Amino acid sequence: MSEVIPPRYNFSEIEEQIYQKWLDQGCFNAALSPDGTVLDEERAKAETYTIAIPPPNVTGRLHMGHALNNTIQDMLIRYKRMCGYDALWIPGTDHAGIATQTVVKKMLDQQGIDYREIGREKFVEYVWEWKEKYGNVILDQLRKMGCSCNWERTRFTMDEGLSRAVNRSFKKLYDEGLIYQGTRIVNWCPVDRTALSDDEVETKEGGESGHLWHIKYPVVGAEDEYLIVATTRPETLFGDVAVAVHPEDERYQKYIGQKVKLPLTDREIPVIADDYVDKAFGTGCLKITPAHDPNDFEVGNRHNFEPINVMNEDATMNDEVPEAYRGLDRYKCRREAVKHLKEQELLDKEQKYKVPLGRSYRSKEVIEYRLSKQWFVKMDSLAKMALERHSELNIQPERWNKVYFHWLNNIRDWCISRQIWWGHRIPAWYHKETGEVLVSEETPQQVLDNPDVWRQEEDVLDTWFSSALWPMSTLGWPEHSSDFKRYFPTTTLSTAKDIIFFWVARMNFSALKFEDAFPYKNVYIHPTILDAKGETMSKSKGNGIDPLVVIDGATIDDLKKPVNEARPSDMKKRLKEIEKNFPDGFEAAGADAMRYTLLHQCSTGQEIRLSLNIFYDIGRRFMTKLWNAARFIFMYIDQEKDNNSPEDFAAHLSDEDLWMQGKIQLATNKLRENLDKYDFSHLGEIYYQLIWSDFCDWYVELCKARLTSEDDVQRKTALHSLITAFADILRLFHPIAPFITEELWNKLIEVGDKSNLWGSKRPESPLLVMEKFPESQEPEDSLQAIIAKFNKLQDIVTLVRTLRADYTIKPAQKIRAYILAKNELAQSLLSDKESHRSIIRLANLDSLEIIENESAKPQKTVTLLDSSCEVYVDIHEFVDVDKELERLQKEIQQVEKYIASISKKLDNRNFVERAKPEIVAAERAKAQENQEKLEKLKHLHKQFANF
RNA sequence: GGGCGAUUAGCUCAGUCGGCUAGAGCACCUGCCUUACAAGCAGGGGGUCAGUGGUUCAAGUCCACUAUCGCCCA
Repeated sequence: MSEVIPPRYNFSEIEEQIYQKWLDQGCFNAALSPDGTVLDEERAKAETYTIAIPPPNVTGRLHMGHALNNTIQDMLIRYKRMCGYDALWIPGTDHAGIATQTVVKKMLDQQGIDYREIGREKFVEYVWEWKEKYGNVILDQLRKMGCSCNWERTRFTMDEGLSRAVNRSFKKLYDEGLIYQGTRIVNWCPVDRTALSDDEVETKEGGESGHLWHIKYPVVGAEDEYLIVATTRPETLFGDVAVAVHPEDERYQKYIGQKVKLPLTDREIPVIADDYVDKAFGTGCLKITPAHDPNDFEVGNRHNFEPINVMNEDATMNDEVPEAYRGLDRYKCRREAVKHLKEQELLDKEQKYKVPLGRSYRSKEVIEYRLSKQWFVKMDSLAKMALERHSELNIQPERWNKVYFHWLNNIRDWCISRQIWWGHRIPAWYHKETGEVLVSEETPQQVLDNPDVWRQEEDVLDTWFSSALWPMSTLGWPEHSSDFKRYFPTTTLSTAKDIIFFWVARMNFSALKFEDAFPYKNVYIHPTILDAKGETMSKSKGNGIDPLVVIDGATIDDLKKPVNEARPSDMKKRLKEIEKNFPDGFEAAGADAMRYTLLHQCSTGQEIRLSLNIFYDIGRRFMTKLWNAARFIFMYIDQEKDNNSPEDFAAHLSDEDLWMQGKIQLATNKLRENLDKYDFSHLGEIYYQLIWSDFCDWYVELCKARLTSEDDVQRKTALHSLITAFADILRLFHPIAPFITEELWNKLIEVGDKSNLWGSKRPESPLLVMEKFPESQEPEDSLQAIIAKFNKLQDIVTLVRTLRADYTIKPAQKIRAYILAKNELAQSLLSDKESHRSIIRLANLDSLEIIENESAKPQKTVTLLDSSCEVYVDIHEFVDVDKELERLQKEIQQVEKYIASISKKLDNRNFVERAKPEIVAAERAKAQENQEKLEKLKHLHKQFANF
């Protein structure tokens, strides 16, 4: 057999070459270059379709969530590009302040460099160096996935232009009073020694294991009288300024206004009344520690207490606490304090308790509440604006609107200052003596004139402050550049649900505020990727699936690595599972297989459960199938030496050719419809049905007869129809599986040209990536009729196949059949020579004789009933009378049951009167048809019984 | 405590406006190395649609309650 393409799809060799070809030919470029030069005249006149990529962390490595999200974006971009849009996908990365600072700090640690010693300027230099060296890993991984980003437009949130955008935004918001400074209790990460916004704090459902300590506060001037305070944080008692009780709590009325002695110290503090106190919690006495709890801070303010901060930035105890505790870590201090309380018999009791704890989403360290001066964005008016204009934004799936609303309606001010070095330094300057504050986009003249008396704010901005401007700043904002004018607002944002608040909401009001428009028209929220057990994938659990493993394959040791590193409690079991499931490692599946698998699993639900083997079961199998179908077609085309083809293939197309065209048309309509409404849950199925079932299982099988035909026109027409249908399939499938389709496209054009089989349907573009996506179109009536006829053909074939299987008749055993048409559809099907021949071929029959009435068939046949025909199969040498009786009896019971259910409806007067007439008519027809069928079955049963 | 969502075959999921005997893929069972593909082909079995009640001629679908699970916010 001649081989145009190898029997196995070797994607690892091919993918890189193809990607390079796309790059060389500038396929991913928008119609305009960033400087405004027109690169593509035609597209420059077309509508734009723009996506700004959710910028991954510059420290990041590709994970499955990225893989899914970028598969979706690439699919959309490629689809729209093929539809003729001026498609632009802007890539880039995010400077990820805390995360990057941590990575570089660790690297310096390993080199024995203390980042605090080298100072801010030098440290930031190191970060930049690190970024240049390692910061593009994730973008390279996107290329590996096939992402068709416009790489010349790659942006980084710390780029000069994007930094200018940040300063412009800060200045504008400050001037309008929407940014302010305030001394507040903020979430403080003792590891990274910075404030965090409320959204950056994670809490575990149900709290974490801890204790509730009941501490005795002796009442001053009263022997043996105590107020017992329940607390989860004894170490903060040094910052207590009062003990509060509920004003209506009868137990404590007499103590209000008195003083208690603060344990472990010499201080005395008052007992106050405040209705914030929950009488039912603990003892009903609450210690008030304004510097270490946001609620206590409020209480303290109401009663004019000066907060006492007892901790340093790293959550060690400061000099406000008794000497014995100074410098201790908060937990060490807690243990010491409890020990001493016990010794002094001031501990009433200690009970186990689930403590609600906040942790930094970056360091995972328990958050400390810390009183400090920070910068905030005032949110209420911005949120209101976003809510008012919400009808201009399309969020899909729709239910996420509710989540988004809920957040906007309960919004709190956003703490934007961070006490780290890597990030956009806040453009504010303080006068060292007067305390005057200057906010300016550039260093102000006063500062330049008198640098010694001014100092710039040390803090940097929350990374999300720059991300909030991303869809604008990547297009040149604050300048109204040619890019900005043409591509803003962008079209679509695809992202994960967990950053709806962090990011989506903030982008929305930024763009509304500055440009009076949402930054995109559509927001698609993709499902969350989970492991097979339904748990989120994470490094610490070692249960992640690395997209690169799926694409490139992995040895068994590679597969074990994440588990070995994470050391989960069930580590042994997990390693055994890997050994059992992947004894030889995981064979590479390629980027297309990964993309198709992800998309296939992309339901409308909120989550996708993945295991490594489904990339093989779904994606890899499908690519292999497609490859083999191509191989088959190419093989026959390649054998076609004679290149004198009919001028007009269309005149010679058979019904099956037209049927295939019809199926492609219907699939095109469905695909376009679903893609356009951002419903991706059915795409996998539509492709599977079209390519595997319709094309491979039915159409290719049918074509085989003509491919070996001596009749040149028939043979060539079949080949022509096969390659044009396959070309459409490649066009339709390209957005999901760009590499394999591009590779096959190239070969397809080559063989099609050589054998002159294209007719008027030769593809326009030598590269599939730039080819036109098939158009939506309703099939004409004549085509609908052919599809109906073909459905009937499939029914008949399946009937015979089922019988063959029931009687385990070997494929080599040819059988004769007789067929009686009962209606026009069957009549038209059988009168068609080709269809007749097709049934014989697909059902593996010796002959199929058309008869006018039942008496024309041999005596001993098995009868198969269909709504429009009767098939008599002559298998007398195999017939088992008992078995046949059983088969018929089973069918009789089924039909009887069905008739009963219909009768029940029809006997119900309400149904007949109230249901829509067409529904009633349909039920009547079904009843009639099945009644006839039943009689026939009974008749057959009787016949067999008499055998 | 407040909010969002889910529950359909062994598993993962479809099921539109309420109207065919509730579908698909995987897994399973049976037969087949049929000249593209055994990583394949053909066929088959398998479901009290979480439960209860309601609306309706008709409920997997709409409403209410209950149970279980997941996520988000405090």
